[in-house]
Amino acid sequence: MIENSQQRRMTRQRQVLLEELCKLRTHPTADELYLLVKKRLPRISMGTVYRNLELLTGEGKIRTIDHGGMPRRYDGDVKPHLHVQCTKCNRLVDVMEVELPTQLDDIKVPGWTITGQEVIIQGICDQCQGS
Amino acid sequence: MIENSQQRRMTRQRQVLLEELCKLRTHPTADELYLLVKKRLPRISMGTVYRNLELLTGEGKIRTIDHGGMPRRYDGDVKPHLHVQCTKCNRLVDVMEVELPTQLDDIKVPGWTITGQEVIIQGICDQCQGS
DNA sequence: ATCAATGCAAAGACTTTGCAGTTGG
DNA sequence: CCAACTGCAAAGTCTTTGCATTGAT
Repeated sequence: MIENSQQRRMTRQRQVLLEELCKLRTHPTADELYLLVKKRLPRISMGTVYRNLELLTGEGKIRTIDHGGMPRRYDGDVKPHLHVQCTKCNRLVDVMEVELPTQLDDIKVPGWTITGQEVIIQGICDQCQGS
Repeated sequence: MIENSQQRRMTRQRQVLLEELCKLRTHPTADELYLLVKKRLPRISMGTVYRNLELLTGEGKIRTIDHGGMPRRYDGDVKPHLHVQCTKCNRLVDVMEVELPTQLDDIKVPGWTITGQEVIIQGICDQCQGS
């Protein structure tokens, strides 16, 4: 858990991490991102990657996608949109052509404050169709 | 990974696990379920719990809910329904009053075979409102 | 009898954390 | 300057797996 701090610093690591993630239209795992950022900052550590991913998510600058198939994925696009995930290979892909069902915005639960939603459509991707 | 077997045996462990899960209207973790089943079968192991939860999910007898907040949860109710999850305490609750948006059934992705969907509404639960 | 399934314990995958040293504002 | 941040390595948490044994059919 990262505590709320008033004074936040834009370190080179944080900067580069954010840049690299936003550059992608895929949804890398922490590890994939680590390898990517490592090319520019060879001494960066996994700890820093995880800490910054959590922090940036908290600030609303990126999105953490918690989903099936263990390793978390991250998304540089915070605009609400749908994801499809392959139940065979766990590939996670944007679906920009389809709108998020508006019905979801209207959902109310007594006693709860609704803040968002996570919708993951499941299926078999084109590459896994044959197997 | 559990391979597809033609010859499946209904062991006491499998039986009791399924019974206990279906008895609940909550969504226990593997560990919570383990403790529960242990009361009736004191020698059961976590390995068996995990293996059976995966197997029963594959058979469509239960549902595995992969969601934010690490430990997986399991649901004895396989009828499609919505879940709300508290982003503070990770509590996961059914929302039976609200229908799953029908728009989700119509979603098509070129090249993919859609098999299902996972919708988790996020919010702050009644118990966490104050903090 | 046969082979799927179990218990156990060890290994694995992913993530978090403590700490001493750095560094951005 | 000094608290936020880092790298490193160790610890944690959850899940999977190998293997000898057991048990359902």
